[in-house]
Amino acid sequence: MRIGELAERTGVPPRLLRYYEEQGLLAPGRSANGYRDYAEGLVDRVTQIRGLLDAGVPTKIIKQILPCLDDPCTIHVADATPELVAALERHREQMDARIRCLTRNRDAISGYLDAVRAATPAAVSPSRRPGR
DNA sequence: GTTCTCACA
DNA sequence: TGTGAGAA
Repeated sequence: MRIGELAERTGVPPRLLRYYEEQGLLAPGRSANGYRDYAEGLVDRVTQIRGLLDAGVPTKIIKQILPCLDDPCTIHVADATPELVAALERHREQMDARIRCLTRNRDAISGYLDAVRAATPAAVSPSRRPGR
């Protein structure tokens, strides 16, 4: 499939798909006209890349762990370099920190919402109000 | 529509 | 990490 279709199916803009390729995350083939030609399986791969990126994992690390995930659920312990392991451990700590931060703020917001509801019983959520 | 590159936030 | 612009 061409870049537009992959973009549509993954929700990732064509611009980003080219960017991921530049970063070594994707390696689509080429058609005779020079257009990129993406294999079917790349839809899942792009989704996986997005998930990692959203988690804050840098492309440099993703590039290293993607081959390990290539064949679904086949973890290659062999080619895990000490550097990669160290990088992943550092990053897991960063993710923990983010989770703690998000948890704190979610709980703070919950507390605020509870206080608001307790103080203003009359105000109900818009979704429960009858329409006209 | 797609391709590329360069500059920039 | 991701975008904008220009040109083919």
